[in-house]
Amino acid sequence: MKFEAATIKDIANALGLSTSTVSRALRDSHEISTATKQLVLEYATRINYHPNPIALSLKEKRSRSIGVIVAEIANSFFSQAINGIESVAKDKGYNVIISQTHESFEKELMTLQYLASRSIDGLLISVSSGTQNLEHLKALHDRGFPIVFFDRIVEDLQTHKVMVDNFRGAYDATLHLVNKGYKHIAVLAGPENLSISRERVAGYLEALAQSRMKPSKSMIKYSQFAGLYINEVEQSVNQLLKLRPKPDAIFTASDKLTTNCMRVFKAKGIKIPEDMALVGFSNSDLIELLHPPLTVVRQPAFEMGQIATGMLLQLVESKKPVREFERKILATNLIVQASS
Amino acid sequence: MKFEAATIKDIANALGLSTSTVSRALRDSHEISTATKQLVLEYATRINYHPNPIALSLKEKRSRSIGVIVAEIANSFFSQAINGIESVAKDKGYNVIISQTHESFEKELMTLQYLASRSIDGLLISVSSGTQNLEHLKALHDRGFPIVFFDRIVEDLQTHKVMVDNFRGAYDATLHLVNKGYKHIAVLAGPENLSISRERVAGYLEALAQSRMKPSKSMIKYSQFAGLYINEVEQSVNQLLKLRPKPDAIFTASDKLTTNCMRVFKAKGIKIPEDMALVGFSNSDLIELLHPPLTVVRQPAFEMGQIATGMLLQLVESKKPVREFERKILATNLIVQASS
DNA sequence: TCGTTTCCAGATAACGTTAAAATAAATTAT
DNA sequence: ATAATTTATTTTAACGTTATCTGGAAACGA
Repeated sequence: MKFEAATIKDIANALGLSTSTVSRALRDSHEISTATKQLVLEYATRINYHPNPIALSLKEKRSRSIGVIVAEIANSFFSQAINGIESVAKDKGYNVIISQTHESFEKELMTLQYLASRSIDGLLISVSSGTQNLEHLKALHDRGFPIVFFDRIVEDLQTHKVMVDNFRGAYDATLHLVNKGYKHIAVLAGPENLSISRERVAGYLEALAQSRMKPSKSMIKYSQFAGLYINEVEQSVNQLLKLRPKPDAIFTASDKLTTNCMRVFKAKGIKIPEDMALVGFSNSDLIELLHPPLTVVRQPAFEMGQIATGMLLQLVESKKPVREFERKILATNLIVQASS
Repeated sequence: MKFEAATIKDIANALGLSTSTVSRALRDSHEISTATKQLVLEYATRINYHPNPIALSLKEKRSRSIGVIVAEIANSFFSQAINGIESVAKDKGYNVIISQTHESFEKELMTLQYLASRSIDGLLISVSSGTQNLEHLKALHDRGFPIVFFDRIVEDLQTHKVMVDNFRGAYDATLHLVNKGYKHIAVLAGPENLSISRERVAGYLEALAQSRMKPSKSMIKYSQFAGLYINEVEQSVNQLLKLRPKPDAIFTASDKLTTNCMRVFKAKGIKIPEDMALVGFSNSDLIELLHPPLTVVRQPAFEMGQIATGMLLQLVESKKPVREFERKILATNLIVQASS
């Protein structure tokens, strides 16, 4: 099933001109007479001519599409970020091609291979929780392929990066718990190989240190899939509950960890904040409707998407290789509600 | 900034063969000797050759991309649907290009124009709440361009459609409220021009009728932007609260209407379900964590995305024009919780 | 031995577009 | 009047790929 659209050739044949004349007339070149231009333009409008973007892509060696790789589209943080990405991209005339990893390194690899085999001009990526080996990204990057990292960045690749101040976000959240009088604060973090997990744990530790509370290793739980699967979270919570002294508050370091932790609490009949306080990273827009309304660290996801896309398009459209890279760090926002 | 990838020509030059020989060797044609094939294949692997998808697109007149137009990516229903779309599309080797309308007809028009100017092979669309005029879609459809509607479908275009049984979903929800003993049940619906709004209101009316409750016109509130903006919802709620008898339950007919209605209730100090019961369409995955846990009509969004994509690719890949169109209706799922 | 088939490979054209080179016609300069 | 210049257009080539057509050599049959 196909449908044929008008081409320059159709116009040329109809008007008895050559294709290049038509092409130049359409682009309003000075070397085409006004009469011819008008003739061509009129006819083009009449038959509803639109240049074939694929032919242009082939000629110009650019597709005007950018790829986006995230863990899950159906995650408030990522969908908000994609919203921002789409807004800037459309503005600049770029298509947005979306892929998900579902936190699997293999899927990330395949997707990257697929996207990068020349149908996109650049890539926005927030790496999967399973990503340890970076060869696939390095190889692309070394060939000069434009890549911008957002949220879950990778330290040993020199390119633009956009993230929040993870350390500070975690620090603020933990300090808030300390100030509320909680004495035994645990943390649920994503996988240790992700820098955002390490930074958030570091912020947590710093807040404890400054408050002269000595952190215990057993109070820190890493989750391989960043909380995507509830049983992973349940396991961590079970381990925490067995500790003595028992934690009286938990700081959850990612969106899914936060909501799945709430689910586990609910299933176990643990009351927030009476039995256990909860503060976590989350970009859900329903936090104030939850029971209890959740104290969260919110990331400016939409803005992150916008900034990352701006940076990527700068790389894509730059004539000469870019050597100076930006590292943009946005502020998180602590929204205090009843859960703490 | 660009980077050069290997082409068939590079291989041909390096091995002293013609491009057509290389092309055929790579596609394992029988008219190329085993020795040559091996030579070519080996070299291609070595220099990491990948066929240029854009050149292929030009030749084959297909881009292996499909467009998706939805109101908002950052909406649980749509992001789940996109998840399903992406899963099937990737499986079949198609890119997914995403655009949002933010419920604006103008944006839908522009986006459609942009996408359809030949860079996509087909379109999945859930029309914006502002869509009344269908000329843009009809024009495309008449030219044979493959379109599949999902969720918010359009009745007077003959093509594949996937939706839920909106009538039944609304009927079930309303009947549930009736059975719980509520006497004055109001409804907040999306814009009247969308068939899903009309169907859901019809289901609501039928449930009332069967229960011998006489429906009142003033209990039915349509919202132009399907609840996207909270002030629209607030206005409707205010009007409902002024009615005598005052409604003791509300059925909300879309995701955003449901959550924004909760927000309005919370702001006004209206307790659910004591002051007012609430049942609504929602695909949020946090409903059981809300206060109170919400009784919802859930749509199989992921599945809808999958089915719609399957149908679209069938249209796209069909050799001959398709004349028989499917109309797939999925069941909704009423999840009863404390809000009713 | 000659003609036919089979095997393998190269040449050409095409998808839709545009940049660069070539040409033709008209105008200007000498 | 002729050369030089300008103007307006066409021709060619190219982006990367593949389908179709063409051709040469070896193998086979009569």
